[in-house]
Amino acid sequence: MALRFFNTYSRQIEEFQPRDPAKRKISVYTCGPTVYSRAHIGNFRAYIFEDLLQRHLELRGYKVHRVMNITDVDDKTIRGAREAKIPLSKFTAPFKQAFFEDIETMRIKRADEFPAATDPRYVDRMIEMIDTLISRGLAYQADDKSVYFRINKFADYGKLAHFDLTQLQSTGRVKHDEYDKEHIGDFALWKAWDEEDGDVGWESPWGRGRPGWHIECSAMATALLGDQIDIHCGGVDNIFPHHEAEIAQSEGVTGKKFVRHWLHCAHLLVDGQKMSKSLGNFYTLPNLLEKGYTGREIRYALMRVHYRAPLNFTWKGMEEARQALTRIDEWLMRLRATAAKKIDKGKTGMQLGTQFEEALDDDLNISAALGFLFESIRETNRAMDQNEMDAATANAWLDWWKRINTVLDLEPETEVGVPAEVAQLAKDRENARREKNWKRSDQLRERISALGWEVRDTKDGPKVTPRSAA
RNA sequence: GGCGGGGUAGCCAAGUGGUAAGGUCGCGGUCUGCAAAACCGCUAUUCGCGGGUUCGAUUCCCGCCCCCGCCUCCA
Repeated sequence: MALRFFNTYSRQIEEFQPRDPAKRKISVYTCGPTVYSRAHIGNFRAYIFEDLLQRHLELRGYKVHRVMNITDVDDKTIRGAREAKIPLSKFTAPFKQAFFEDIETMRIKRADEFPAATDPRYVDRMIEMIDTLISRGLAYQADDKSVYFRINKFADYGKLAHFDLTQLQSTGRVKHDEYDKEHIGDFALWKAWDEEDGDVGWESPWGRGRPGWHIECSAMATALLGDQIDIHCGGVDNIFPHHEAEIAQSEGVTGKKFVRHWLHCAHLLVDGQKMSKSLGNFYTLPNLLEKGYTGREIRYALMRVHYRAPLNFTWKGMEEARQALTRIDEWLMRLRATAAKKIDKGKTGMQLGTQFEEALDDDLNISAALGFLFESIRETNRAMDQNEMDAATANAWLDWWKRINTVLDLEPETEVGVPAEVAQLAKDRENARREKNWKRSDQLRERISALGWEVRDTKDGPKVTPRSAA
């Protein structure tokens, strides 16, 4: 079965058809963070979804060229810089750095490029695009000196969100300079400088000002990926107006279809509501790390639910993620031990199956994919329990895991060595057990546990492992 | 009001026109000195509600209900 995704534009599952199927090189543009504060895990749900998408495309042999923009100039960053009384770039720098730290902690692959909105190359490109839009009658400068996109001149405006322009209502969320615009839906391409902008601004044919949010993505996407992009992603809240505007701007300039496949992920909820800065119901990555959760646990927790379904964040969910990962870890340790034993009798040729990849082909059905993984784990554990797994088969499963783990990236952190103190206690305990001194043995196990380690008696002797932080 | 997404066990969550994957939690068992891990068994006569089509619907159709989101700078 072919690779297929739900396309927001058509609202249908469609077979993935890149521009250039023969070369298998595809372009992906993903909307990145606005660096005015630390991103919260709701933001990262989108980035993890995009990471899963990229890794699966790569597993299927595509060479992905991915761009993620960094919005480092907008109302919020300007306000933050002004309040902190520091230059804009100085204000945004630590948030950029925090963002890169966070994606690394969650094992999110870095995009090939992270263009910044304030990069002069892209500001020039934005000005150039706006100029073209004006010359085509698709944009105009209003009395307030800002330049707006004239949505009535772009026939397809509203097609992505499936909005009827006459039905647009103002939610009052954003203050409008409605009096200057021809249509309430016209959006800013270039915002004229005002006093609140301080020293933030660029010279343009329309006077000093700064780019609107939407034009930055159109400029960077077309500059780095060309006139047509294979896949463009973001959160559902970007569908309108942001991505709608991107289509209007990009197609208004190039005259070509901007994006072949639009993919949007649903929100992360907290207590049944969208996690957002404005509601104050958000957690950052450091918040979760402080609670003792690791990056991969958070990665798993955010990844395990299908990207188009809302995901409710709960601590119980974090615990479930931890337990599920422990199950995978134990399985890998057993497989490695079996592979090392060089047993050559037993069941060979167990069915490894391709259901994992096939599930992901189906609009990234991660739940079905993980279901198959866990079924495989039970099946292979059973074989190992019955000593029916030979080394070759164990290695085949390890190779299989290696393959699917290029997508999941859930391998445990490299094991830390057992501290000498713990090792000594384990040794003492083993001696006590030989003497059948169960009381002392249990006491020593308690002490080992208090130090954060767990000792288990297996057929091959005691195994000391780190106790998962509870 | 318009446009989407979702509603399946205590919790999370796949799925199919033919009778419900998987994870987690709980209970019982095997193993173990005891544990742990693993394995085995149990845990939804039922898939938001009401109709309809059908031999048969959770799955298709119609009508409702509930939750979440977007409706002009939120991933």
